[in-house]
Amino acid sequence: MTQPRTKSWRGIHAELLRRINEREWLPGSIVPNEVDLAEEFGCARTTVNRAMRELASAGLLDRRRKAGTRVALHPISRVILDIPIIRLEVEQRNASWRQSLLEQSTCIPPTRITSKLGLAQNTRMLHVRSLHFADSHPFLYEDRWINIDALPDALKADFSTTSSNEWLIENAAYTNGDIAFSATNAHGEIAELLDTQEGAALFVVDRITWNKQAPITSVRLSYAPGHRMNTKI
Amino acid sequence: MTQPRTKSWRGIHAELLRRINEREWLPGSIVPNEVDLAEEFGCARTTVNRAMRELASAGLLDRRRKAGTRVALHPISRVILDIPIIRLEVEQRNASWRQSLLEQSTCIPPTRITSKLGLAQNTRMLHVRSLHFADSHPFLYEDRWINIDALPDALKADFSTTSSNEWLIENAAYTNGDIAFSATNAHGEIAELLDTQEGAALFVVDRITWNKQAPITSVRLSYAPGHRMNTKI
DNA sequence: TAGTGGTCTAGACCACCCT
DNA sequence: GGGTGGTCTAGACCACTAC
Repeated sequence: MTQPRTKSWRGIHAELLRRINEREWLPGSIVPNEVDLAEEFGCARTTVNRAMRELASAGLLDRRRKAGTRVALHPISRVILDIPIIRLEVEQRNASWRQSLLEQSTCIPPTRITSKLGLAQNTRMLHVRSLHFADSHPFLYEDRWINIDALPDALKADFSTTSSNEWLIENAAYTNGDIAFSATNAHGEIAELLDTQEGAALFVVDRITWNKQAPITSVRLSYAPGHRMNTKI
Repeated sequence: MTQPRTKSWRGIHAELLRRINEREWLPGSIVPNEVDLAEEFGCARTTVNRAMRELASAGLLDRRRKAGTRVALHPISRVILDIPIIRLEVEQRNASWRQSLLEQSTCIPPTRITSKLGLAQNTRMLHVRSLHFADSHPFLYEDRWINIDALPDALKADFSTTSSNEWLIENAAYTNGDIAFSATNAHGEIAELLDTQEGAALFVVDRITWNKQAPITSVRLSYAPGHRMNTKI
């Protein structure tokens, strides 16, 4: 058992976490202020501040100037998901990654795409569809629209060698985005591509990214049946 | 547009972020060390450190002692999901929450449960099943197993008034856990409870929590069809 | 072994906002 | 108004690790 020394911010963090977990400090109750805790632990206020700031950003403490610090009433579990490049995701499963490019063309997308991105309905976009494999099994189906105005270089890219997923991460900066996770039934072409039966439940990730105000791309990833996205709390 | 002053850590954070986003600092390249940046910005090294630490924890920088700081090659998108209490999740959708308790009994769980929790196969556990409603529509089906040895008080709780979800958050500390998201087809009782047809795709969350080494609970939440879990990047 | 980030200190001023 | 957290400073020592 590695025991952080009490005077380090990690040690103080651990001690405060213990008091919260073991209900020594009750949910909703106010906790001593930084100055008092610094005195108790015999360290500088900055050090206590660091420990408490981490706990607050983890959702375990509510801090407000003047009002002081309280133990959060509803300690939200804050889950951190690391979303890697698809190729790495496959390789982390000790499988070899391969991609089959199904389409790379310029056309006008359905209005649900343009409206979500805030583009005019008749905007031409780059449509890229591909199937990713783990070893020889279909892993996921990627259906992507790229905003040509923001990324004219995308027209010159060859997504059969580098996946569009990887190309974008390397060539397109983004400042913010939305992600949604959901489930859907496999139908028609998608069921066929993923080599599964009609109606199978698929785990789906929808992602839209912007660079400041400019929309970059909208993508839907449909994973083969049985896929699980795991993480730790 | 609020412009953080350059000398604050937020200002420096924003400026460094800009240099990364606009490819002024290329992926994989080394960036100036803290002392030099502090001089450039005319501030203390601590302030630069704060800014760079945030960028590193967001996955945009790789920092190593002696080796220096580099722009991350694969800026992993780190998604933060806040998982609230089910009641709050429903209320955030401007719906009224209601729960129907289907089962609250002590019995021996399937081995897939005990083995995941690391308990003996014949361990008796508390089985709680309930259906959560948003307004009058089924919202999700909760199937939970609680470790009685770790939480004897759970036997005395009445989960028809307070949901087991909420009771646990208020009464059971946990130090770590696993979460998995996946998709599955609705079958039999679950389809019926969620008022959907056989085979509908359901978004599923599996969660297991421990307090140190002691398993606390294992739960599966099956959301009604169409559910989306959204977040920002 | 030397350069870099990691952390701690003691003190200071400020922004916020509860009372 | 005044107490609390938020931040910055200048300096120091330490831990890690590439060289």
